[in-house]
Amino acid sequence: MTDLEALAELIFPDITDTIDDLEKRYPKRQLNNGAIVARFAPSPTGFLHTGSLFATLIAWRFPAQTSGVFFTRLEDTDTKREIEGSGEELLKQLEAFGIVPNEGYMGDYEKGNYGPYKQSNRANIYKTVIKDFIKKGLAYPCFCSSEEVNELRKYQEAHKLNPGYYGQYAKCSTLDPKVAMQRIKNHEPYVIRFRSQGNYQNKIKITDLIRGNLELAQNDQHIVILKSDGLPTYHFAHLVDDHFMRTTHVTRGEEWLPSLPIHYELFEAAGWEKPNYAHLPVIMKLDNGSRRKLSKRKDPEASVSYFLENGYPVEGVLEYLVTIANSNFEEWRLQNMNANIFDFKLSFDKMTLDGALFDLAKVKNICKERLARLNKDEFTKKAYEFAKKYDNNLKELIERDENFFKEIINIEREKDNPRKDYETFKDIYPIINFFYSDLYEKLLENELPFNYERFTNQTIIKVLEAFKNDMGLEYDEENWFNNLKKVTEQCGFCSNVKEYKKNKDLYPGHVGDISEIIRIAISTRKNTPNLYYVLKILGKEEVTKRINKIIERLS
RNA sequence: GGCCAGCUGGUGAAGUGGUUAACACAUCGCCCUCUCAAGGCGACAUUCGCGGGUUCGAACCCCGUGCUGGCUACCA
Repeated sequence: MTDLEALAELIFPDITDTIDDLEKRYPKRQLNNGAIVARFAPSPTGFLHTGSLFATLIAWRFPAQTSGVFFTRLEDTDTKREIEGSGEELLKQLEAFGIVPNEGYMGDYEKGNYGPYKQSNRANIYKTVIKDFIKKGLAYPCFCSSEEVNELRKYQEAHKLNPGYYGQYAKCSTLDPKVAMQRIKNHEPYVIRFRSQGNYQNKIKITDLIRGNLELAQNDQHIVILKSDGLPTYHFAHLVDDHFMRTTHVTRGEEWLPSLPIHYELFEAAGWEKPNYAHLPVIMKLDNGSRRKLSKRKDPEASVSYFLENGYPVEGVLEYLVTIANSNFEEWRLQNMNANIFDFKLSFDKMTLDGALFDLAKVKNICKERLARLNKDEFTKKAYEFAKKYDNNLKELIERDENFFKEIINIEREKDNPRKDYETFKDIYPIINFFYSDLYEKLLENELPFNYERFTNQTIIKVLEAFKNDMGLEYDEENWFNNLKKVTEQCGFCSNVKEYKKNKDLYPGHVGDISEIIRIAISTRKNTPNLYYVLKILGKEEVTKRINKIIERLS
């Protein structure tokens, strides 16, 4: 046994697997040519960030477009920052957006043959690879304390040297394995470092699917690959996991771009094929004139729960994210207003390079458009889903009489240019509440917005009486309006607005004023959807009741 | 400080040597209209971070420079 082998045995006496064993246990995936295997690999450090949702969307769609595999992996190697239960929460929120992994960490269980999918349960796999690395001299134990490393950094900074543990400063890299073994036997604490062969002066060519070809300095850092707590660092976990989980495309935030040379060297040292890399732009926010990352602490819209709680339709949010991902999407949408968003094929080369500023106004606009294009059944179903969780008033309304609800929200829906009343499901209740008699009664407690400056109570009563006696609800919309014009004239008002504007003195008001009086009487509001449909839905009897009530109140 | 990336209107952006610098959101007008929501029409970058250069011609090519963001951990 060589010294290095002895060292490896001393450090990992319990590891009996070899790399070959792992290769067999996690064989290459049998997939079609061009199938993409990508993953979402969150750290359980809090609720889902809007930027993570963006990254997930991309990691999810590419496999979906190529009959590949989208899996989740929980990167819980930083035990200090971990927030209990957030892993499960992350998966739930993803599901709320319709994103369900094909395999991987699913919250309370795992699915698939390439697990475990929780890094804390993969310690032995990492150790197997590290044991091999040590035997080959690619990794070594380092006994330097964090104080020593800090001192080194200070010294390097003072002397304008590149900081870090590398080259001549990598003290433990030249330690005789025999000495190392002795120190381990003496229970000295240590970490495992990677022995870099790189030279910072050399450039390596790397390829990013989004950014194209780049040149970066070779890595020369002897990075820590196994922390003193026995868990790997990100870099090493990435190497091992994405190799043995057979990831073909690593999609991640652009903050990883600078460490790409480390990953390249790691893959080359292991002798494994590198995955493709796509470094995604980060979603930004304008703050006092400067850009910064969307921050969960400062920006409510940085947490996807914000959208869920406020009733944004998930397809609207997703669609917005697609517009930032591929700007040619908007053009496509214009041609395909009613198509499913995922009929659009995302591509890496159309992806934006700089971090987009998050534009809530645009999100709202898209949501409004999407909500308008849902048919009444879909709309009701989704509204109810939302209401059950976040809007009791709305929930009660839908449960009370689903068909009545559908009738209301179906006003001028299901046509080429549907009404766009709602940006979010939260908007529904305050817009439609007056349709319900008991809620209408409640609204009556407020002052009614009649135009008392122009019309006396007597005039309003006269108009309401006239309308009550001849509503014209038996006609279609056009003839109903003609009938209303007739009533208008009976009241001495002008049935033509233009005409009225020319001779204001001849009439007390015009047909629009009549409409407003009726509208306020039956809804307590100045603005409602098309009056004809509102009247039709309420029905003659209810309208009569409401009008009588108002007449009584004004008398 | 060093390294990397990015910089086209308020926002997302198209654009790769010759365009009136697309389109969408927002904003502001006007029109339509029984209100609202829409819809229609129009305005909104004399100019592509800035300065030079190459060229008959530059947002696009070259050289400088500035700004913004990221990285520079036993965090991911």
